[in-house]
Amino acid sequence: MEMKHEELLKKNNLSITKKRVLLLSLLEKSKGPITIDEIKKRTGDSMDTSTIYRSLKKLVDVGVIYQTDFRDGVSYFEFQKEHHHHIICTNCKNRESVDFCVSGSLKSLEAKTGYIITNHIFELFGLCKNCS
Amino acid sequence: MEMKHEELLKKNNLSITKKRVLLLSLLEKSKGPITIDEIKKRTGDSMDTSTIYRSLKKLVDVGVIYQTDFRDGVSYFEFQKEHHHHIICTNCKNRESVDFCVSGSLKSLEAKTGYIITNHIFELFGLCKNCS
DNA sequence: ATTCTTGCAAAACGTTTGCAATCCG
DNA sequence: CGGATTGCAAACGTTTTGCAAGAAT
Repeated sequence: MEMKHEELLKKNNLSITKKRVLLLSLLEKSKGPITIDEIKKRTGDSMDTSTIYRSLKKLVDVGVIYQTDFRDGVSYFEFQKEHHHHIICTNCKNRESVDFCVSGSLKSLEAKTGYIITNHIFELFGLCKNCS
Repeated sequence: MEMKHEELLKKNNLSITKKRVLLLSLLEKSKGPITIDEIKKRTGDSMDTSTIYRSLKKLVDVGVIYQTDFRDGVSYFEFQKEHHHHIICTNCKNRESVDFCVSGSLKSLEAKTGYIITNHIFELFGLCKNCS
């Protein structure tokens, strides 16, 4: 359990610290993308905001954590387990997971663009059943 | 020319004001997504920042303008002509258009999710030829 | 005439930074 | 030990807001 996260850090050349292990396990437990504020709360305020930002930045860079944006002015973070995206109701702000992804097209996009694609944002916006 | 933008506003139940017409034509002329600051400059500082924000919000809501986020702390706005997305180099911040889109899958996603999909964000991140 | 938009200034908010103390390897 | 990480507090920059004046329908 704990070991997994330490190995994850090691594998990505990141120092293993108690705070980072806490951060990772907290994110893995989370049912969906969460904000910095929520993360802070779930650590029982044992981590400083700036530490959370700094650690997350590194984790996002190596692809362990998925960072996204629901257009509400805050960043959301999510452990990369099974990769997926979201659909957000622009009216009631309800949010659901979507098991669709563009990953099948990434190889050909790499060929076309000459980029090595390491990450992507994909979020859908619309009106849910109740709001439409 | 001008007419087009006024009709666009009317069609979406937005008041037709000189500022909004200016904003739309400026965005249509732009070759890529631009920031609020850049927009302000291109109006010759004739529009207040808050007005730009407020107008863009409405235009984004009705889908006339595409708002996106390149992870650099600022919002980017783009006129919705030929719909497309971007690939951003996380190292040198270079940005290119990509003519790939998920739009072909949207209908089936609507069926699956029960949402009416009005908008989406899709951005690719990676390393460009020079940086990889 | 009434509603919606605008500019101004100030505030709010999320995020970043410098620095000294602390932890990791 | 030496380099990386952390907490604190302060700074930063973008975005939002209240309000009075002005424009749109």
